[in-house]
Amino acid sequence: MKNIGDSVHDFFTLKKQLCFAIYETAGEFTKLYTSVLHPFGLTYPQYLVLLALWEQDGITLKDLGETLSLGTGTLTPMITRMEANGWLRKERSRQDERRVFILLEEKAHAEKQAITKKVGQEIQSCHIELDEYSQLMKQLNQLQQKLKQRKS
Amino acid sequence: MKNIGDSVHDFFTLKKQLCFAIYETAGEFTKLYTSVLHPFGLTYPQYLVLLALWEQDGITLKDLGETLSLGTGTLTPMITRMEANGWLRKERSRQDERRVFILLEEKAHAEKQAITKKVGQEIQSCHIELDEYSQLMKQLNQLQQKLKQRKS
DNA sequence: TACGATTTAATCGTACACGATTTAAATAAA
DNA sequence: TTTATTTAAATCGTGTACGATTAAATCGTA
Repeated sequence: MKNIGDSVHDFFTLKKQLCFAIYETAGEFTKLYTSVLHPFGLTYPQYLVLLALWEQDGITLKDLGETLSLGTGTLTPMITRMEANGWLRKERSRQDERRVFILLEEKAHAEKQAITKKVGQEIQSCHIELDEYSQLMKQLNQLQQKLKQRKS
Repeated sequence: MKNIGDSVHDFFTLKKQLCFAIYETAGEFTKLYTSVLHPFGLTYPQYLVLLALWEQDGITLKDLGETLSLGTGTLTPMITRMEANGWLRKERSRQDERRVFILLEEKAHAEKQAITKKVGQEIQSCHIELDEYSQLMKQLNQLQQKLKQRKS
């Protein structure tokens, strides 16, 4: 009785599933961020793109995809929408025509402060303790490692 | 310096965002479950529906939605697909014609053991400790409470 | 140099996910 | 009883998300 899933009796209950707890929490975050970001004309995944680019402007679509764990099937249309909304632009590399650099537009720099401030306020309003926060981060990262390593 | 978001310096970094850690972990779970469930002709959200119905067969679409935190915009087409694949059927209430009961078909009962066994095996292959598991569950539930209560 | 393999994006098809609107049924109020 | 409100599903539009395929550019090696 040391491992998860050994006692099949009541393990397969929605409430006891870690996968569901994560699924639901992700949904809650999406809702919270959506409410904050909507006034800026941003979706939650688009905000993650901005976070990545504020750190590393001008990276390639491929690298952005690796940073966010997203494929081109998701990113290409998303970047197209963000380009249409003036957040960024695409620029094909001259050295290697296969690559596309993603570059932030002025709007993304100009709105950064306002956006992060609002997000920060909203997160603070949840009263999450610093301990709780970093503990969870640590555990989630550990769990991710295990989920990824499974392939072996 | 007690609260999250106070030090804006490097807090708005993808790697330090709890929301992103959850987002990514949810994605990893989705991939893992997808690989297990694909042979059964199930998606991960459809598996969650089965988990809910194995516990409470015959509940209404509304109650199922509340259990899974999903609206009819998501559930109606999903249930339609699962009905087409023989997992369940819909039955409109005679007492209250607005309500629709969701009832499992034989296939869902027959395959339950095989599905849960496979899922259990796959989760075990990740070597998640029981402590780790329940700790995370507890913390995620706490966090969810805080995210939901925020509305005030 | 030529040509097969690899890399990078774009495209396509399917399936969530959500807010908003619509429709029909049931209930409450006037 | 008639009307207004509420409730439950279905529908619609937009936006992820992913695997598979396609197309073009580059690279490796003979």
